[in-house]
Amino acid sequence: MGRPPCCDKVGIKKGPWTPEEDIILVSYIQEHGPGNWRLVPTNTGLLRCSKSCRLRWTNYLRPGIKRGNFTPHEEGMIIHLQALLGNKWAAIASYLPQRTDNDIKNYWNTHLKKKIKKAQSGLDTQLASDSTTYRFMSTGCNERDVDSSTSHASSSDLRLIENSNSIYASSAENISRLLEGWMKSSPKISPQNNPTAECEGTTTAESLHFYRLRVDQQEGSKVIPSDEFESILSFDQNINGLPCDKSSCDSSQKGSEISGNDEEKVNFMVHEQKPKMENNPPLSFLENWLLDETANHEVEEVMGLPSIF
DNA sequence: AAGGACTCCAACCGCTTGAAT
DNA sequence: GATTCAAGCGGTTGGAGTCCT
Repeated sequence: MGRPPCCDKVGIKKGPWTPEEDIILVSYIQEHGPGNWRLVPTNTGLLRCSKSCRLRWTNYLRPGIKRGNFTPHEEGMIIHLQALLGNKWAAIASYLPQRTDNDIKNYWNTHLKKKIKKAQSGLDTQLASDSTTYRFMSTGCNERDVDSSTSHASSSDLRLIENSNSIYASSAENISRLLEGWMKSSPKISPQNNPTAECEGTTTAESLHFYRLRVDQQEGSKVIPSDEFESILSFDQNINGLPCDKSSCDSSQKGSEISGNDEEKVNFMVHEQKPKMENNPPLSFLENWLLDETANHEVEEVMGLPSIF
């Protein structure tokens, strides 16, 4: 037999969390640390399943979470990363440590997707004459939320929507603040809280650079088939030392999954670039790229955002 | 002022992966 | 090796708040 169930489903409470429940959960985690969620409902008396407790913690109560409006910089990074990684919200969130994947996903679905769609409508003509500027918009990750082609938008179209925080959000924020002292004394730093640590000496963007070069070679916006992009990402995971299936991380195998010229390029990446990657500077290539003035200007241009660098 | 439409986001659902037994 | 479940993830939903007519 396998493990015992985390909790019986009978009598499990659903719906919004109350401040009292939050305090109970936070107090428990403050004492025992996050993890072993199976024991949380039992030990706290909360009528929530372990999954609900974990989600509440990771998406709302965890210290260091920034709430409220996204800055233009964050917005630009999300657009960049979404274009590169697709709807890999957890991966995107790892580059925005103060934001949760849920937040980013919601922000994308409620703000950015619409903005891009709006920006794109009626302006496709202009795009046709300028294919490289918008290459970052053209990825091939599964279904795209927005069309790969887009163009300039007026700043009025793209003005940030001002949102006010709810009273309860503020109280939850206060709960989080209570934990700041505990956070500082805790030796554990998760990748979520410290993505740079995970990226140190690694090169997510060696493949991204490859991707950019590749798109540059296209005459217009090019949609890369999802399997190909996945291959690149898997390869990238391998070089990053991230957990991944050994066989799927085999460089040669990855290369062989892509045919023709693509295979050649991936082989180039695998065999020619890898030794170089192992001696990378601490700041990852991706971070450099994300902070790259030129690249970010592209985002700003499309989104009508003010210059942030 | 009313109520219908729209927006936003916390929370849930369902799937996949990997660990525990 | 098979089974079971925890953890993690992306997609979706429900409902409270806001906007519009």
